[in-house]
Amino acid sequence: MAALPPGLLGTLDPTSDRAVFRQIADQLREAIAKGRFAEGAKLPSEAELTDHFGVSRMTVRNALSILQSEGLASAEHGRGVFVRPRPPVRRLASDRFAQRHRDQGKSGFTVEAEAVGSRPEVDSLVVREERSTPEMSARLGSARKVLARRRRYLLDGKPVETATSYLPLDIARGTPIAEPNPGPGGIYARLEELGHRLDHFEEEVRARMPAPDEVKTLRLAPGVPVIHVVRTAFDTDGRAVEVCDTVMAADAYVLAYRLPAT
Amino acid sequence: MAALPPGLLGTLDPTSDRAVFRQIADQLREAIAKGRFAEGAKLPSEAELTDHFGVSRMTVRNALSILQSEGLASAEHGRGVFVRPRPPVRRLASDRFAQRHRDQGKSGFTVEAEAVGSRPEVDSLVVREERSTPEMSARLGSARKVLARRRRYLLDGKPVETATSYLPLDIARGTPIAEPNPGPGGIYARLEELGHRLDHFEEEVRARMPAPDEVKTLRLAPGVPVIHVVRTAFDTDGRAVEVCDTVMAADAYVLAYRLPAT
DNA sequence: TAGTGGTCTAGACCACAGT
DNA sequence: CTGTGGTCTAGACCACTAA
Repeated sequence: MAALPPGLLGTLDPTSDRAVFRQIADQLREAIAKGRFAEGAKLPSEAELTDHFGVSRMTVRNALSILQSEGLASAEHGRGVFVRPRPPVRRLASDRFAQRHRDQGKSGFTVEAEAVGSRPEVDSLVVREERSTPEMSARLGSARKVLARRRRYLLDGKPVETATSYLPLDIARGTPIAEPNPGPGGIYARLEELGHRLDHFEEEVRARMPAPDEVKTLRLAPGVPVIHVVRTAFDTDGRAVEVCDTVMAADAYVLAYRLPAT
Repeated sequence: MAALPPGLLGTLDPTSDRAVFRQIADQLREAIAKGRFAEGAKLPSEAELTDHFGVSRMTVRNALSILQSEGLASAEHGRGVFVRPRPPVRRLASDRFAQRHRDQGKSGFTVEAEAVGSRPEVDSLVVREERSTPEMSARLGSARKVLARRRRYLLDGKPVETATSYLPLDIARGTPIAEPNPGPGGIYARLEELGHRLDHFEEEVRARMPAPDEVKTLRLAPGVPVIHVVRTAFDTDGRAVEVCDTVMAADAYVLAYRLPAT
């Protein structure tokens, strides 16, 4: 095993109160920030680091796990630990639910993905009737049962978002909305055809660390949070006609909003 | 040391492929989800878990560190590991920059905090002129130098948000905006008095894990992401008159937005 | 096959909280 | 003082990757 190039990383300060593994993490973080390790580049192996700093392997692993929890690096079994590249982000514009986007034949996700040269996919499509939760009843105005449409969105094979739409049965049952493929323009186009003119949407945005099943479904690297968006669609009568619960890989999204000043 | 109450946690499956520390984490996570450990309750100590599962201490610590990285638990040195309580969240309404909020004497943060019975504080107020970054120049329409106003917001002593406003010098220099206290209604009220009628705001929302300095400034527990919001204020001439860069503790915020359907 | 990270053990000493 | 978590060592064996 070759030694580390001199000057790539510094040395420890034995007089410091700061724990050794934190000092090592600091050095690696700084080296990444300074560009000494490019995006996607391999960091020194655990063996090289134990050698360089003269510490035990657990100490080095502790340091590396810090970088991973910060989202700066990710380990690949048998290959090494790499500086995590920032994936292309999907920008959700503030006019993403404007009428004109519904008039096209394809769904917003598909149109948008193809516009930036990505290959869009939708899978895990489940459509079924479910009992409503108290929270959903509150948002939809108390319906006992709801139609749930679950799906997962992928860009170039990478999962980026899961979404579940909930609709009151008195609106959706027996309509194309209850079909796996609701047709051109998606369920919002169908809602309008059914006489529910859409007026506006309300979104609630949160961020948190993913649950284990979300890590799996979205294939999230360590240190990547999720953005949790709950969107309610209102028709021109002021009725909530759909609630969409969305979980997005935070490293793949930027949400844009426009706020009135008056 | 007393043994764990029987039935509180299950046993390991030695035939499982799943790593032991993950199985232990799973059991604790499930017990928390089922309410066997309430919010704020103390989890079994490392020694008790070591004993119960018959594994080494590092294995138990590994399991506990998973729960912490998920934001489910937090360790307190010398006391134990506790189920993390969810702090009260601050909800940012979609009309938070409406005219009527500026007409009041106090800042939005103060008014809102007092409305829900919390004690608001603002500290680390720094106001100074800085060189503009390329990104800021792009957003503000290329100004070489900008006025930067940095501050940190606290609720009941807990830091929840840091914010930095950037304004072009030709607008802000020599005005109350360059003073530590810009007066009633904040800098938006002053901008309007200076002839910059506000038209709308654009926000970009991201989520990520905090950098070490953000962990410190916001006193973030492990497993808590930050919400990063960059807001640009536009006047009725279409000019960007302010950019506000905000970092929020994600466990303390829900952002609400209203989107047009037309 | 050699190099990598993943898991696990069985200790040690330290710092902090509460009695 | 006891019990707690924080740090660190020096090993071991395993699973995965790539040559």
